[in-house]
Amino acid sequence: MGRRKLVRDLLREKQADLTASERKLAAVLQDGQLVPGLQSITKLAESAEVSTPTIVRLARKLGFDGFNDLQDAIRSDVADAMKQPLAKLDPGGPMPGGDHMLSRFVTAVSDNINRTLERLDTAAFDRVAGVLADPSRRLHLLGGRITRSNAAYFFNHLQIIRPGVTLLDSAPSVWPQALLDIDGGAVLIVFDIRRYEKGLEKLATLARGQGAEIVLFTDIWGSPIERHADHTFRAMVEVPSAWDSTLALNLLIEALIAEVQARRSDSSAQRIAALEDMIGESRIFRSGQGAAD
Amino acid sequence: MGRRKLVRDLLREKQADLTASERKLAAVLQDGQLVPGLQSITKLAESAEVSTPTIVRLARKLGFDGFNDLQDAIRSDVADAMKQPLAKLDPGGPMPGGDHMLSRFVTAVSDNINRTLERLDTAAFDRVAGVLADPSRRLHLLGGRITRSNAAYFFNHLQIIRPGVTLLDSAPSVWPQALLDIDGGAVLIVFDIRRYEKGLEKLATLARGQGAEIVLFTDIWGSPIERHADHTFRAMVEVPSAWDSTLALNLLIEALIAEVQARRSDSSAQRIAALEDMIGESRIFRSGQGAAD
DNA sequence: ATTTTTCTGTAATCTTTGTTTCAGCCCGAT
DNA sequence: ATCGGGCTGAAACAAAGATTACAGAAAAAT
Repeated sequence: MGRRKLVRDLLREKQADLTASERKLAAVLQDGQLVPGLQSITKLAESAEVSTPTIVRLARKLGFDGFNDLQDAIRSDVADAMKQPLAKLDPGGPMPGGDHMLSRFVTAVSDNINRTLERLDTAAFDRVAGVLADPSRRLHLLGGRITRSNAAYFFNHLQIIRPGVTLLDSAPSVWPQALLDIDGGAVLIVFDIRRYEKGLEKLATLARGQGAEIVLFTDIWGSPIERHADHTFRAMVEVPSAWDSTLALNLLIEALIAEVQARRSDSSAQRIAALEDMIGESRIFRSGQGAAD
Repeated sequence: MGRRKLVRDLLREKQADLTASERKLAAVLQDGQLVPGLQSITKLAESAEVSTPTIVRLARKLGFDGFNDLQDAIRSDVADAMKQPLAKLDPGGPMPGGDHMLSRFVTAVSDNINRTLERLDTAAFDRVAGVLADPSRRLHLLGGRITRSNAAYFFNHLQIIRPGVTLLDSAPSVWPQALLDIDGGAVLIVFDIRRYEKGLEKLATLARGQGAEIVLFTDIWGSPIERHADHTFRAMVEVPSAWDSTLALNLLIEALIAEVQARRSDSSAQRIAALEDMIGESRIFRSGQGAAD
């Protein structure tokens, strides 16, 4: 389908054919990057100090049906100009067959990531990173049925970077004990995407009641925990699948890990060195059970 | 003169207070950089699949007089945004756009995914999906220190989709027992990225010796297990961080889940229904332990 | 100076819009 | 099972919108 000409270009091309007041109008449109054309015809007429019929006539001269038609075109042009993807994942698809699962998946994921980031408040991100990097705050991570592995991933890294990190067991029966440790200085990091789990909300509420700070990772539909959360990260999760995708969520997690690591690089370097040592040591332990060498 | 808050920021701030359909609307606005909000209220309502009163209610919640007032604000915001073609990352952010952690991270991740897919053999992907979708094959998942949560994520889904899926414990001491179950028809799915772990290779070798098929997820440098693997997926993992990123790996996992699910949708539907039932039932179990409701 | 042509805005019209009211609905609590 | 509270959209309405027809004004041609 041959793409319609840009309104901007139309204005330039037809400029010669325009009458005085039409030109006045065109100038106003061009000055404002067409945006003034998104007002009502009345307001636009006032801005340009012309009458409304003049506007209709210009629209017709440009080849449109009427003002509404012109405005639709302008809106479409503006929308195109506004969207400049932060990072363009290749949606053309890496493989020729556009309908392969992978291809569709990547398109969806690329979309999810872009949209998630558009919605993200970098200031909030930094604030949370600050909290997570503070070794005086105890961190407790909690995930739902599916998101538990995301929590675990986060936990794996945080635990190496800093002290005082706990992964709450998936069995709700042990949560009450865990609550004992959650007090004023504590931070509860919860993952809750649909289908939202009652138990998570309950625990978050209780933790909140004890003065804990709540960091929530959820989807855009909004977990009920949002109400109690001090910080909320919302990720897009929809993909062409029966399941939701936690990739955008994982991106946030990894970025947070990187940021927290960066903020504590000096102190965590020692921890990591110590860990490497212990891993080395553990070869000795392991040698008894199969991995001989 | 104190500048009015940006509509975009208002949407983010108030998100927690919004109802379901208001959120749907907010999502449409955010996705389109607010531009959809420049249509008439009727058209906008159709785009977002909500009613016009919902739009008015959202406008009021954001602190505007009504839709027209909101639209004026949007038009003004859009006009501002059009003037600066390249201010993409949040101006509220503390640092100039390009060097925020998120920005650099996303660039790297986008790169990783693209390059991972370039290297990927779709035919191999389909072959593996076929194997994983075959209920007669027993599946055993195994991850390393970091990748264990990726294995767990994969496991969570596979287990729901089909029978005969096992997640091998992280403790090497119990692996010998697990090996008893791994025989000719079995499939071992191993995750091994740097730093490659000796134990994983050992287990893979042994499993292979017993006739198991090995599916390996690794990075492009190549785990030593590649030698023994029947299928290898190589993902790019480098990001501006002290840690590697498993996002590209996760993408493959999720795509595989989707594909396997699609191939077994008929039979897995029953499983999922049964699961939903059991989740419903479990409310009864749960009611006794603190989550009194 | 008169006529013709072209341009422009006023006023009347018909359409669409934005707002309000209200009843049904779903969901959670009792 | 029943009740209440909040959410949602259908319908009715007043307000504003866009369009048309027409007449006065300005410029060009004779």
